[in-house]
Amino acid sequence: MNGKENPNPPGWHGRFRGRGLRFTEPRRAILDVLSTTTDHLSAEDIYLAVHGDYPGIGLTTVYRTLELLIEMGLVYRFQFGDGRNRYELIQNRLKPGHHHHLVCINCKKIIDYDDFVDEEVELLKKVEKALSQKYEFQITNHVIQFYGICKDCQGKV
Amino acid sequence: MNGKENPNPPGWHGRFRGRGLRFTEPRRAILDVLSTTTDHLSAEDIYLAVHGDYPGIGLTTVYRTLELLIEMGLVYRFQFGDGRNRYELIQNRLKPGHHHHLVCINCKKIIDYDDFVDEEVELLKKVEKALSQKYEFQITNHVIQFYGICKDCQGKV
DNA sequence: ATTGGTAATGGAAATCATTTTCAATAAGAA
DNA sequence: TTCTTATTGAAAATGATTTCCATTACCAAT
Repeated sequence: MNGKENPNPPGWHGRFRGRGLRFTEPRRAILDVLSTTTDHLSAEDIYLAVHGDYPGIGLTTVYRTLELLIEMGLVYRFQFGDGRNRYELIQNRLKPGHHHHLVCINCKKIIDYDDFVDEEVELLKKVEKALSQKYEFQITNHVIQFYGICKDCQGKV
Repeated sequence: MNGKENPNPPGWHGRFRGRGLRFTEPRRAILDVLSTTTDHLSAEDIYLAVHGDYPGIGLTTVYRTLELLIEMGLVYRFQFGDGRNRYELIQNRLKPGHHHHLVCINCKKIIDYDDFVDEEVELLKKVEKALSQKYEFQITNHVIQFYGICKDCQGKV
């Protein structure tokens, strides 16, 4: 170690300090988990993942931190219909950039895809524009998901 | 009354009998509520709506019936991020046909829109086809939602 | 009509995810 | 060092949904 702080991807430390917040160990640990997985983790998943190295970090802190990360614009929260929220780091080197999801209604597996996302987003932008005018609605986000049966579950159902 | 049964929209009675199921009063009442609202009701909403005329119908029955209606392909279940499931009759004379949703993240209001849905669906079909080949994924359904701030909430936030 | 078998139901209890409460701790500023 | 505020974890509370279980309703075959 050399005095310089761990070069975390997009200067997390600074983003916290900029808001008068502290970049604590639990927060770093949670961000580390999120940035080193391609899965769509639930709060409990994250709690368990972090628990190995930091048994002291409580589930409450995980929930609170996720809430904060969403507010900071670092994390997306998704619902895929299994009754729990799932979280994804917006900037994750292991994942495609802006992507959408395929959700298996049988095994609950989630596939990220970015094929055609450009086209989808292009159309969405156009629709967004028209809708925001017609309904005077200020759109900030969108969700596109496909539900169905994944490869492994076909035939089994 | 004349012996003929109440002409419920798409012969509900028959759809139940066809599966060896009974078209009971709770089921009819729940379908009536769903078919006479443009709202996106939660199980409890439905329970309360039904409760006026049928105080005997329990919340458990509402949940069970909704599950059944989904399985029968009469109802869609949605999640709009407020922590509870919401239900919509697929064929509702008071609503546009296939539509998507605008969700206000402030007041939770939901707007059905069908503008551009044709275009959206057309693109989705194309994407679906490609994705189902690439990922060997059998797509059965999709979700498109826009999140943002509705007219009434603008300025208030 | 009576009987038998299964579908359907309601209420209470259980479950599961998430939030709230609260007292203790840690960190940065003065 | 001291003060103030951010952060935290554990336990309790909450809220939605599910499970259990004993009762009731309905249909089919006598």
